[in-house]
Amino acid sequence: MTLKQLQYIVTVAEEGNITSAAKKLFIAQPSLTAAIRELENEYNVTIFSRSNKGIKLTPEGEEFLGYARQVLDQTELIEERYAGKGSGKLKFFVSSQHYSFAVEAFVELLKESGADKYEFHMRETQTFNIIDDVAHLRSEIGILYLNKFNEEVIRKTLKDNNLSFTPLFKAKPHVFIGKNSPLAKKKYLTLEDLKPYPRLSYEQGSHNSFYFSEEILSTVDCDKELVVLDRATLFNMLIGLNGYTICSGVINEELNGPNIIAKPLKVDDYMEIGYILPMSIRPSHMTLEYIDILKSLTA
Amino acid sequence: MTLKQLQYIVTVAEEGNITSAAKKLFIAQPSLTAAIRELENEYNVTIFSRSNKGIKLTPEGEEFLGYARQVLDQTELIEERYAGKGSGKLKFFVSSQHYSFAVEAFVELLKESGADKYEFHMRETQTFNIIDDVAHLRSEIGILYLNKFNEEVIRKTLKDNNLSFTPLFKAKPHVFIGKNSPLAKKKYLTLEDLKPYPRLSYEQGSHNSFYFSEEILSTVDCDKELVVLDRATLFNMLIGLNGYTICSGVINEELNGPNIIAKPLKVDDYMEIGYILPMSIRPSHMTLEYIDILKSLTA
DNA sequence: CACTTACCATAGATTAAATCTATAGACAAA
DNA sequence: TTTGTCTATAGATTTAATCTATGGTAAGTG
Repeated sequence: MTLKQLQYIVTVAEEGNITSAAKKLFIAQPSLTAAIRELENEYNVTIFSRSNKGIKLTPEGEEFLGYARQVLDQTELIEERYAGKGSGKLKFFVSSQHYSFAVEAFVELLKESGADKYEFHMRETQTFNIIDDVAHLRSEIGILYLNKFNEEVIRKTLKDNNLSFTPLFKAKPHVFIGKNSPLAKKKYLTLEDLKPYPRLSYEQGSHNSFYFSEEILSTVDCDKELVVLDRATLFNMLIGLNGYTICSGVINEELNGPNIIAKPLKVDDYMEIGYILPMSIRPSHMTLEYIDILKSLTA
Repeated sequence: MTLKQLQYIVTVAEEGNITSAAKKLFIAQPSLTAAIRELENEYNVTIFSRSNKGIKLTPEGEEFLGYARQVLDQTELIEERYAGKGSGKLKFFVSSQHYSFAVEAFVELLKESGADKYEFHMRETQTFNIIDDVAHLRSEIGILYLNKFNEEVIRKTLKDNNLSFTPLFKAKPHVFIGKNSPLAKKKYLTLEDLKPYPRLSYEQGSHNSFYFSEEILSTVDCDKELVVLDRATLFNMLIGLNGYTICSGVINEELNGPNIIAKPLKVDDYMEIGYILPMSIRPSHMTLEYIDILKSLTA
């Protein structure tokens, strides 16, 4: 098996016939025929059924192709990172839960290091994808939280995937409410206090949906539940309906404007926010710099 | 970049010097030197620092090697599956939460298809790993549940990873208690009923730890909590301490003996148990057969 | 029904690449 | 200084990849 052979079968499958695939690959048709045949013989599989009208993937071939694509996906990471395909940019990927400090650190990093030389990706996503991205080196660093309920599970998962977790800071859950809410006078809030009011959460397109549903306490029952699509709408409803939303309390308050206030929530829970790194590779210079900025922002 | 080159650098890194790596790889030392150099030139990286006393990985090289290993891990799946390395066995992998019906179906499949020809792996693990295993084709099928709290998150994750979910059946949560427990007279139980009694959960080695912590309701507070290592111990404690344990109610009651009984738990929750498959590949014959057995067992 | 067209397969030549042997060079230890 | 242990280089050799040319098959066409 060679990478070429894998690329070849993927192209052939896409094109539906060997002749045009050969053109696309800038090789002669017999070469392609031979390459495929060799692969099929090596593993004793029939990937394509040939006819004079073209080729067709066999069921076995479909399966094989799945594996082939997995390999090629992984090689693309090397190509992208080291061959600098796509305008020679160096790339930097972060996967994170939705924390404004992570975004701020990102912006800071961008400023520090000659913007147009790099391609930055900030992936705000959920825990699973963060771990997956970092484990498979699609992102070089991930940011997530542990609390007493998820800690064991997450730590084991990290260990299984050969990832390290380094804590940055601990946060207590906060509640965002409108400044005129009846709850605004209280110093802190309990779950009991919140019961009469509607709970708000939001989805923002397909990207950071479930941001709140990954938050702690999301499984606690609640009588009035509102899900909105737009962040601004959410804040309007916080004010208009005396609603509330629970979050980590690490979201930059400036972003929310003067009408929204945060109150600590009195629950027996904490969030330990930190970053994860793959133990199999050394963090890049960029990554180390990003960690420095994270630390300075969260100190 | 070729797969050979990647294998070479991994071996060289392991051996610490090119000469002995070449021996291990059954090639001449200059060939290996040339192959590495070519790779380094292609991506303009310095993977090893050479000296007359051997080689040493550079920081850059460590990083590169991480990517290389990811590619090779993926190719190994092809080798294992198609080249039948390791005694020519066909392999079949299932990743599942801890459900006895999944194990039973597994055993059934084994019986049906000439036992000594296959190598079966039953990976009882947690949701993340199930999804990850199937997404990266380490397992051809995964079994997990959805409930109203995890459904959105899981479905989105499945979609992101190009996996399909097919429901098998719905289950209500059950409580396992000793047959002499004061709760044994009741037809069904509420969370309120359970409050005075100790909650039990177990870890079984490193394998299906967190099985219960992935169960629904695991985050509901509880005053008396016991974690044991052994399943038999858990059942002893269920009886001796009038403890309880919450589970999906799909665990085969026969396994538990006559002293343990299951009672439905009255909560507004359900579990939809089903299987996940990668959409990128066609399920193998074995997989389809396994699904058939699953269906017949859970009908 | 010939004739063309659009495929894939095969054969043998050709080119490119991988690998080999032999040897040089650098450095540390004896 | 000599020996042993590395990696690097040069040039020959083998292996593998790719090429051109051609054959065969089935479907479409006048």
